Amino acid sequence: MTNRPVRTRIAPSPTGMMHIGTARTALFNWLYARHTGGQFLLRIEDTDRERSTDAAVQVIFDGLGWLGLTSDEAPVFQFARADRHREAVQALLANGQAYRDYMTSEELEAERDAARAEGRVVRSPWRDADPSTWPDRSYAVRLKSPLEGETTVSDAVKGDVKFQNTSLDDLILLRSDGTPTYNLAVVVDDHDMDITHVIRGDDHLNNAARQTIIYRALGWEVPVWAHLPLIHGPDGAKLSKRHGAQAVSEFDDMGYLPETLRNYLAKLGWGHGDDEIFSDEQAVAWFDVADVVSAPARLDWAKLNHLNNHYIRQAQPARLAALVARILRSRDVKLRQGDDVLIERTIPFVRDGAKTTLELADAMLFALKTRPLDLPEKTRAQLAEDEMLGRVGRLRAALSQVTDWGVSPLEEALRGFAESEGVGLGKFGPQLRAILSGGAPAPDLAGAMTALGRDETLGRIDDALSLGS
RNA sequence: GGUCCCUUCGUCUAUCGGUUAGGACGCCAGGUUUUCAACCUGGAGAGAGGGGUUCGACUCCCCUAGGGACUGCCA
Repeated sequence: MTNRPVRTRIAPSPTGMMHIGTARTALFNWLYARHTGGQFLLRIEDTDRERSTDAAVQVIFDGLGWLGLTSDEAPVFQFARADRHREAVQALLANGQAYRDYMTSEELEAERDAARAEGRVVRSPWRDADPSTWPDRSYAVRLKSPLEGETTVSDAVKGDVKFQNTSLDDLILLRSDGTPTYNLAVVVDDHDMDITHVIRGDDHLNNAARQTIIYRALGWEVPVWAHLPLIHGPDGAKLSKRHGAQAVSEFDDMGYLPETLRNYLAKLGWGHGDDEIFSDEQAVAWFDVADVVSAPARLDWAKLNHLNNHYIRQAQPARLAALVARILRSRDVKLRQGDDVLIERTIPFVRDGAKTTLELADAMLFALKTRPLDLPEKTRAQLAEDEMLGRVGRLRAALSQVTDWGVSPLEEALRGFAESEGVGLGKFGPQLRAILSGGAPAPDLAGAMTALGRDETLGRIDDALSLGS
């Protein structure tokens, strides 16, 4: 290989969703480009006109944007390059590396059956036909692949993979309607985009051999191949809908942070010693395609959750508050003025247990309730007893003495109160919790009171006291 | 059927011929405790099977088994 500056790319076809496997491929391409100081590009493979829509293309842009993996140049649209693809085929036809195939679809089908039965590859009788025998009808153009010898795919993750040329059929380059096929278009586009490293799913490993032949037929330098093992579901089968999610947008909807996905996906098939949690900068510094694992990996939700919890705890409260507000609104929770401040203030006290931003939103609900709260039956019964009612009243008085409303002073006040009452926290803590949260999950008492603020805290206690009197 | 890829704890992985086979998540036990988490401590848990090569194999080779991809005038 020459020392061309590294250029990688991902080339998704717009199908309406962005698969998580595509996301990981994008990540690895992006990491490698960054690591080498090269460029990461995007090509939209929109030659299938049936499926390609603007909306589907937008899904890809959105997915990459969300992940923070944007390309360094404007995206290339494959369909728009059809003329250039045809031009390459003409060159191949001209130098005898390709030929016109006049087989009808019926003949092809019969040949395919015969080939399979005989354990060989499809062969066209037109491969060496004399031009004088060409019928007057449309034809497809096939690559004239070598019939003997072997083709080696030097793969950065799989090593040298050898294919006997007898097992490689003559790829169709141009359909009989004149449109270029995928295998031809990829080669031409990757060459024209000056791609040096083709890093993609290993479902393309077989294609790599035949694409190598196209490169050589065209007299072009073959890029470095790196075929990544696919991501499987927890059961080992190819990741699909029944595994919970396969689209990038679904992970967003389920409350995962993009940095979580980046870290998790990077660890799926690649690693750096015992490092589990690392920054983008570290990943860029450490990443090398040569270190990619060659076995397929399974998606593990538990580990994803653990990582997401970590990143939720690292994130800026303001950013999380915006995400939580979005989630709450999507659930038709009506937010009052000032609730955004309340949410942000509450986040530090509830984030430790949140595995997703959805759970973070749930944990927020106690603070968002409006007075008077609906107290649990058990709490109401306890408040009906004089002993408890009196204690809560004295507690209210003690709390109202706290001047610097915050976690430490409140903890101190709580401890001091327990002491003055001659009881343990367990004698009134659960009741106070219920009074403050209305039975909803809530953080520890001092945290909950700090989040609620002095007025709201005292107000909720007053509501409870009035209930008992 | 053919071609190709893959195979270390349940999962993700470390090891690149010599280790008590390490770490993380999960799991179990204990601790902390005002709920749920989080957190702390400890524990169980792996080289698919069989042949070679070698003084010595998880590491190299072969076979078998299992899993996967491709086998389209889809991408």
